[in-house]
Amino acid sequence: MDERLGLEDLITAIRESGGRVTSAKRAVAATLADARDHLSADEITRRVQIGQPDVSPSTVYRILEELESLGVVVHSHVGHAAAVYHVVGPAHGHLVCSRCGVTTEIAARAFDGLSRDLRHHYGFELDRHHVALAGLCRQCREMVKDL
Amino acid sequence: MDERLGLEDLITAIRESGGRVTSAKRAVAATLADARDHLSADEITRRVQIGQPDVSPSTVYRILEELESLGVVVHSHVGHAAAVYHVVGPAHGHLVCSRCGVTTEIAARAFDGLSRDLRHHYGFELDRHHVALAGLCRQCREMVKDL
DNA sequence: CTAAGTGCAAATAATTTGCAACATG
DNA sequence: CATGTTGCAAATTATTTGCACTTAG
Repeated sequence: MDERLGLEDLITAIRESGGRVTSAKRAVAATLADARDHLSADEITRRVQIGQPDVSPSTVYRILEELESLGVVVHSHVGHAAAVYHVVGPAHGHLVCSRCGVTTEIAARAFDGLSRDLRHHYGFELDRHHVALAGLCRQCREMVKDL
Repeated sequence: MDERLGLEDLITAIRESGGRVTSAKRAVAATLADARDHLSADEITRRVQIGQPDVSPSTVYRILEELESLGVVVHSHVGHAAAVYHVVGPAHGHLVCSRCGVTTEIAARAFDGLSRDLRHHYGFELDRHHVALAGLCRQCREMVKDL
């Protein structure tokens, strides 16, 4: 059900845009493709360095920037913490709990109604790859209720 | 129609939480209350310093943190830029155009359906003060269509 | 009075950049 | 082999913190 772009899709995107496929790019792409959660640049660097200790943070940043500009990776912020990156999947959104920080990915379908309303009332075409909503997850909601 | 909290509401919030009302806090609160757009900590500092040159950036950060913890101010990130702060208003959302950067504020009502769905399907309580959606505004949509 | 708040300077943390060496297509 | 990429170190930017001093309640 979680059908995001895979390693090969990322590599293909790089190649098609005329970029060169290097081992550092392959490692960053593989790390992103394998991750089930959202990773900070620092976490990505650490994971990449397990296999290739010499890949530097700046290279990772540059690669992330390239992947974002290709539209296959996006980043977002939670609170004041470092940016977190992840591969785009089929149209989807994120529910980020303001209390515990957990992110839940939800299906595009959830935005069908909203998307139609926005287009109709504001002429705004919602970008379904970037929807991130803040609020309280079920568990935190109940804990807060108890206070 | 833009009925956000005013200066007095912010001051009252500080006082009720047991905090002391200092001139620096008053200046930051006034700056936020007056602003019609979203301001970075740096912009806020600069504006505050017009009247009180000795207020330091660190003080501004501390005050912003206090106001956020009181729930009367929120911050968000656009891209990799510095955080921007603003006073909370009636439940509302922002439509940010990814192409021209223009932000349109929209009414809470637009999220009624979505909010109900999320609560029902995911047990997620949407925070209506933080909704920010990316996409293409009407004008950019048409320009892109022409390409 | 007395703790909360502040200014300043120094410390962190995240990200960016310059440049010479390197490797892909 | 021409040029996109990289590693490294140094530069920037945003934000935080330690501490002695000030001030609101």
